[in-house]
Amino acid sequence: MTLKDLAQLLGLSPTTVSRALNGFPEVAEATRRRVEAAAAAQGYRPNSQARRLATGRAMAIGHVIPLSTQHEMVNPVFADFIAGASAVYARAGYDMVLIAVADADQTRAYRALRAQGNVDGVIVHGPRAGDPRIALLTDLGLPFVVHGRASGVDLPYAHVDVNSARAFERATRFLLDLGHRRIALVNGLEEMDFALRRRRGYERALVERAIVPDPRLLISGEMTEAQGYDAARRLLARADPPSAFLTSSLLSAMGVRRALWDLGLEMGRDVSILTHDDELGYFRNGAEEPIFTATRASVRIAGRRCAELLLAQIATPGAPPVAELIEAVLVVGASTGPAPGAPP
Amino acid sequence: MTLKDLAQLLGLSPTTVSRALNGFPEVAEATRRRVEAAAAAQGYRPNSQARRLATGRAMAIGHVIPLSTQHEMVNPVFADFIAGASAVYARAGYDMVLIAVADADQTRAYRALRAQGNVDGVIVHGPRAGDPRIALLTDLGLPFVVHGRASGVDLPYAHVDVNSARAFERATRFLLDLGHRRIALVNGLEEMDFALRRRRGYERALVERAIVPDPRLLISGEMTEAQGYDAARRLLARADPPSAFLTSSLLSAMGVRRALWDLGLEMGRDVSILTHDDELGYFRNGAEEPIFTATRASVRIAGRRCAELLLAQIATPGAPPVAELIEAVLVVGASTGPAPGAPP
DNA sequence: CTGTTTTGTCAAAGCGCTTTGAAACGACTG
DNA sequence: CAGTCGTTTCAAAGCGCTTTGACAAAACAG
Repeated sequence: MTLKDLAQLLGLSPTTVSRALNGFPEVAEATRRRVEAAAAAQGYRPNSQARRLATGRAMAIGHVIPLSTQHEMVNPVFADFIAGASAVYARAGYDMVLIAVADADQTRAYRALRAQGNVDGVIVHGPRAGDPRIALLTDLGLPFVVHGRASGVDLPYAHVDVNSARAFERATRFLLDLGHRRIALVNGLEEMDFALRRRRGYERALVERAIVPDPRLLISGEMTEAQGYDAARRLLARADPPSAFLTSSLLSAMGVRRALWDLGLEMGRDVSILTHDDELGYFRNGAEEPIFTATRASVRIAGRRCAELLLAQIATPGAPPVAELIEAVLVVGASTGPAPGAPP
Repeated sequence: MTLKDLAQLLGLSPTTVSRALNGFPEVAEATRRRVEAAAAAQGYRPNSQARRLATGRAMAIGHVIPLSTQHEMVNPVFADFIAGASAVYARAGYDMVLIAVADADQTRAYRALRAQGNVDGVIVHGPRAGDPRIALLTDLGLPFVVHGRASGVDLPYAHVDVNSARAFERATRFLLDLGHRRIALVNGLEEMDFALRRRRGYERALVERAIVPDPRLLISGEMTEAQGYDAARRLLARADPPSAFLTSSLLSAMGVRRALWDLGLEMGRDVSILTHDDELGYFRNGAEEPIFTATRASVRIAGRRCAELLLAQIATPGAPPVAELIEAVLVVGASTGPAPGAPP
């Protein structure tokens, strides 16, 4: 069933049918109703390829997910981000196209996307410091929104990010206030911009209290349960072990917790844990009451906002890029307590 | 830069340029080289919408991910599945389109996909017993591959699944051989077909040894850390607690492990845990040596096979549907041991 | 009742590509 | 050297839609 068929069936021209279905004003109300009824009855759906070619709009948003060859892993927050974004796209009639690209091919991939015109815009995932993709996309004139930020990029660009530095600064202060002086940071890969920011926030809070950050308390790596476990085992075996751990993900926090158990230490009493929590749907930090004290910010909401910003940008090409910073909430759970031996 | 532009530039007709670039034989080798060089120099990329309209092929695969409104969560295995599938699509020049659809709209969504023609085929995720989508898609004539199976569907349909029943049967036998008699099953939501199959395998192994499955040892729910924890706390508080837990996911297993710690029980000695492991990239079961004894089958590989089967099906429309069963491997870790008090 | 506007409809062009059918050109055959 | 054939190229049609510009028909004004 094509537009032409439907038009013929109704004794109308394709023009009128098209206009009727697309809500143009210059079509008689009676005709519109007749057309709509026939379309529904016939189960008519405009062919999207044809429509796209005719309008010049792809009605699709690309998500380019970087696949590092070394650690070829799809970020686990991705699923939740997607869930947030897809609802927005669905409502606006956009498709969501996933494009997994090896790190080395990024530039080529974006150029191809632009030239082939199969997306109207892209979401940039996993930005790094000075990420070249921002300049590239700006140059290509392909609308984009970055999930996160890229330090050292001067150009203005649209992005949605959690205020990581602030969150980790507050988290560190919270631990300092509890009397902790040796606080370990179990961070993500510091190639990633968010990890850098988190570190900066952590260091800022320490310096503010005249504590020199100890590089031996800094761990950086893939945020897994094993990472947290290994880090904690290693650091707690030292002569001057940390009394608190600040971790970048719930998984890492769980790893630290396991290490504490192995060592017969009690979480929240002997050693404190404070983690960042992305509020992943399948991985909650306790139901009512949080298990871990955490800085909390929903990745799903970030996904939604990214999508909304991108669609707005596509709708209004001239507008200046919008940036949005999400403040994390510090929720107190059972994993933190006063540093052992600290004055009350 | 359009095909016409490029043709004009070369003093050739669009026809010839098109054929040269698409590898048709009736073009002189010298001309082809000339065209290819010019295309590369100009950075020419055929507009995908136009190509799609002309060829009638969408060059895209749809992944419809069901979003239950109650527990609106994207399955965490999804990210890994995608990673496996996307590599296949990329190599074949296909796009991957994600379509998140509320449960209620499934039928409408598939019909729309078909009528709009924006995908050449779909992967069906999260099949349930007697899943109506299989009949619907067969009826629509839209090529599809199911990730998993749907009990009670008679039609032949292409699918890739782990032999869950067999895996859980073997896992249960393994525990029985260690002397365990009360074995709890912490399963996924039993609306899902794979959960049903796992249960069947578990029950089969018990019955085989003349043990009547105790319904009080059956837990079914969202596979989270909290689920495992809650289930274990509840069951271990009983007068007749289980001596072993069989869980459907590493997350649940971790929850059970936490409960053991809370109760001062040692994993692998006082209580055993055996879990299924999807080998998610960001969530490994130990680096060299597995932490948990597990039935292991990679979701990523399932994703890859699904994609390959679907592309093959699209390439050869007449062919009968292919099914593929992946056998899980039973890897022995530190989480299992002889049942306490059992004869050696 | 004529002239002007508004309203509703349509034919035709165009989006950028593929593909069909025909034509031009040498090369080969008898 | 005419006739045939294989090779290479092209003009034109078509994919299914949107959109421009024109045109009747109806509504209004003078």
